[in-house]
Formats: sequence, C-alpha cells, structure tokens
Amino acid sequence: MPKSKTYKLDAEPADLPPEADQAHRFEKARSAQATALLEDYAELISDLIGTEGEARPTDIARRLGVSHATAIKSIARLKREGLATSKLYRGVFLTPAGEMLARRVRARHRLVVDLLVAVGVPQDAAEVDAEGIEHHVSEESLRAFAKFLGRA
Amino acid sequence: MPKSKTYKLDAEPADLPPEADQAHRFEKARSAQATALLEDYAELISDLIGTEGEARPTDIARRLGVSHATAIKSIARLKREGLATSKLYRGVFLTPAGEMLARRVRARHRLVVDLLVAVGVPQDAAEVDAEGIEHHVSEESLRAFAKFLGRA
DNA sequence: TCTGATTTGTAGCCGTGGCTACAATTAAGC
DNA sequence: GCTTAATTGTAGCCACGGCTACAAATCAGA
Ligand SMILES: [Mn+2]
Ligand SMILES: [Mn+2]
Ligand SMILES: [Mn+2]
Ligand SMILES: [Mn+2]
Repeated sequence: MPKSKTYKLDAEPADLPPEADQAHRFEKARSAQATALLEDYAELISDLIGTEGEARPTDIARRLGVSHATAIKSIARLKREGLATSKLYRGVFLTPAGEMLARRVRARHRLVVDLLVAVGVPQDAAEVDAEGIEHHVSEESLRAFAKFLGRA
Repeated sequence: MPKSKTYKLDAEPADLPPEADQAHRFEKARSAQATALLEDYAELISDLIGTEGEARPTDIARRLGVSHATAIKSIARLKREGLATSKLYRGVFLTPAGEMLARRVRARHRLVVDLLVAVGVPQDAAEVDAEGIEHHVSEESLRAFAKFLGRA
C-alpha cells in the first residue's frame, strides 16, 4: 500500500502533464489490487456464514484454492484491518465494517456478471472473468452498468 | 453458483465439487494478476518506443508513477521472462515475444475501453477502470465484446 | 574539457501472499 | 476414555513489487 496519503477521491486536476494522468490510472489499478484480496475474503466469509452457518479457515482455504496456512494469514490481515474477528477454533466472523464491505462486494460481483452476460459473454466465462474484473469497477461504472441493465 | 460445464479451455474436469469450481475461478484471477504488471510494462514500452523513439527506465517509471528503482527491478523481470532486453544506458527494447504481447495487450485495452463507453461509462472512468479490468478479460469475453461493438 | 545535473544501477528494507513442515488443539470413533 | 483424524495455528521459506539511499555512469553546458 502506498502510504496513508490524503486521498482527493475525485478531484484530480486535469491540468497536469499527460503522463501524470497515466500514472494516476496505474496508481488506481494498483490500489484496487491491494484491496482485492480483502474483498474476496469478505464476500466468501459472508457466503459461508449464510449457507453453512459458519466460516472456518479450512473451508475458506478450500474455496479459495489456497493452503490453510495462507488463508489463516490473510484472515489475520482482515482482523488487522478491522473487517473480521475470530474466536479460537470457532470460525471467522465479520465486523459491521466487514459485513458492509461484503454486501457491497456481492452486489458489485453480481452486477458485473450480469453486465458481461448482457453483452454476450457466456455465463461460465462471465463468472470466471468477473472474479478479477469486479475489483476494478468504479462506482461510476457500476451506475452505468445498472442503467444499461435497466435497473437505474 | 451455477454448476455449468462448458469450459474445456483448460483441462478442468467439469464434474468436480462446486467449491473446486470456485477455487478454479480464484486461481484464474490470481494468475491474471501475476501477469498484469508484465502486460502493462510491455504495452507502455511499446508505446514509448513508438512515440518517443525509445523507452528509458526513467520515463517508464514516471508514466507508471513508481520510483525508477522499482521500474528497473520490474524491467529485470521482463528480461528474465524473455520479454525485453536492454543495452546499458540505451533504453529498453521488446523481444519478439514482448512485441507480440504488447500488440495483444494494446488491442485488448482499446476493446475494453470501447466496450465500457458503449454501455454508458464516461470516457474518463472507462480509461481508469480499463487499466485494471483489461488483465482479467478472457479471449472468450473479448470475442463477445467485439461482436457487441459490431466488429465481429 | 571538466564540472554539475541527469540517468541508471545497486543495495537493503518492508509488507503481501504464496508455500511446506510441524505443533497443538479439537472432534470423532471405537 | 483413548486413540486417531481433522482442524487450527506457528514458523520459516520464497518471489514480488513497493520504497529510500547511495554509487556509478553518462550527458550537457559553460
Ligand atoms: Mn474477486
Ligand atoms: Mn467476487
Ligand atoms: Mn493495465
Ligand atoms: Mn493497459
């Protein structure tokens, strides 16, 4: 992560050299990537709690296709960032912030899949591609997607 | 999570437990992420050579918004992977493999931007989002995009 | 030419997210 | 209840891609 800089979330002066503009785009993509893992974990934990009643590290790891050690370390990061908690040997839970994130991420995930399908991408490919694409879709694009899908 | 089975693109047996399906999607996203940096460098180096006549580490770094040390290390990875070469103090060049990658990536980048715009995303947002999205768009999706845009 | 600015390269640090191997704890079965 | 299997956690390794600081090489201008 770059350092905690004061993010001017949309006020990017347009009168900078063009390479600054490009640098800004790359920076956005990097920062989106930095949160992608947190988003996927939040969504998955929420899903597991919803369908299985609990989210245990082993299940999380299996669903993600990583070793349980990796999952546990990533869960530690979620806890550090205030998105999850976990009682010893009793599964992982989402904090209110984590729940909010999960809800947002799930809605976005569905919207992305639906848009892909709407423009002609086969369902299977849409599911695969969306898992990576979702983390780079801005609110502005999401609004456009919703409108395009007639859900404005 | 629909249990569809059409993707013979990779040799993934379609009759596995559903969580294997999900793991497979996450794995795809991770592997796409692993090549994203190479793709951006290849595209950028190609652009710089095309517009400036050469691609020097300092310029690459400025366009990406990273330190020159970071750029030089990433360029070293490109060389390791057979995508670029560089003569001391004389800029970075793409190997044939690197050129091919750059061409593919540039075409894909444009197609993604065009699709986003076509579904109503403002140009600026499309440019920003595409920088991240592009790395996760499969060939299958690309074909669908082209068809949707009437470039089948 | 030579001196100072720019560019390039190197070294070393850090956090992330992979992994394996092993230890400890809990759950299950007999 | 004991033994064994499964789960969870820890430790330690690695590659990657950020960074700063410093060194070396090249380029430009006076
Ligand atoms: Mn995802
Ligand atoms: Mn998702
Ligand atoms: Mn990109
Ligand atoms: Mn690009």
